[in-house]
Amino acid sequence: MVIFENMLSKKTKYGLKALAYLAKQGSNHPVQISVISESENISRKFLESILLTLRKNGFLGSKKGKTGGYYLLKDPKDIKLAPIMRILEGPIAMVPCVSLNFYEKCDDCPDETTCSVHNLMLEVRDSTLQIFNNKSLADILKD
Amino acid sequence: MVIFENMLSKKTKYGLKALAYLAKQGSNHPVQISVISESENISRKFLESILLTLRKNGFLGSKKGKTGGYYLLKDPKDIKLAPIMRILEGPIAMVPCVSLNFYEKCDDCPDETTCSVHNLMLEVRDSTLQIFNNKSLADILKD
DNA sequence: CTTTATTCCTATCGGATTAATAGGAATTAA
DNA sequence: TTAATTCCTATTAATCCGATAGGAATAAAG
Repeated sequence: MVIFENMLSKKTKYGLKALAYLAKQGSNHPVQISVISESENISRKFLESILLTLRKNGFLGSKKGKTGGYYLLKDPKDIKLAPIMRILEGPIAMVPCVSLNFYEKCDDCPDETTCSVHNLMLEVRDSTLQIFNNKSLADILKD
Repeated sequence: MVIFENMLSKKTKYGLKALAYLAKQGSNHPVQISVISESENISRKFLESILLTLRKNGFLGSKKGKTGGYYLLKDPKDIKLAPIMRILEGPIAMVPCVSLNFYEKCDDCPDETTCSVHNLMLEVRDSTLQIFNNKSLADILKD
């Protein structure tokens, strides 16, 4: 039996690790996918698709061809985690009806204001969001 | 494209709603599955399996046969949410390496203490857990 | 003692998602 | 011209979710 079904996806985990790796470099010199993938033990091809996503969403720049690679576009302290999480993992809320950016009404629930689950998950979303909104890439680096 | 992949499962959502329904009754008189499923707009068969799980894990009592049903075993204010979440949803942590009850080492990560993701998810787990540990079934009821 | 209504249990299923893999096109430096 | 890289699209195996099916066991009511 696999226990962790609804965990953080590997996509997000690897994406964060790659961003942290780049942030540690301290320069905006392009780093090749294979360098990151070997250093962080990530499948090269999988990481490739992740970095592509991050680039398309404005978190990374890239240089093509020989001596190409990826680099951060901003100072790590100016890169907040919340938008990264939304791109890689999707909504931060555990339930669509409490999502700020991806709101959807529940099919089964006639009234959100009296729904126990709704109000509980609202609190959870707030506390999680506070972390992701206030923390930057620079804040999570360790040496 | 379906956005909410890693949301709260319907199992958990329905389970919480059912528990809240029973808590609102205020008595320990057995309530039939079909009564709850109709009131809360939940598939009867699906709810059946959820309530069975909750019973097997000590959160509900049941009465079999005609006039049977399910009932709470404790006062709603003495039923904390954390254990319920663990039974229905699984680990509260988003990553096995920060789970208190379901710990697992990551394959890729050589050192947890220097892992950016690890330390970030530790904070998220703490803030979520604080909510689930401190809130009881009684606390999430609305009228 | 028969009927009826319920919980209990196991098995199965379609669809969706995840984590990856494959193969090559486009681009750039040497 | 060659080599090394990013870019792009498609595919896949495994797994999980949400539900459904069918009947066994149990207990109340007549």
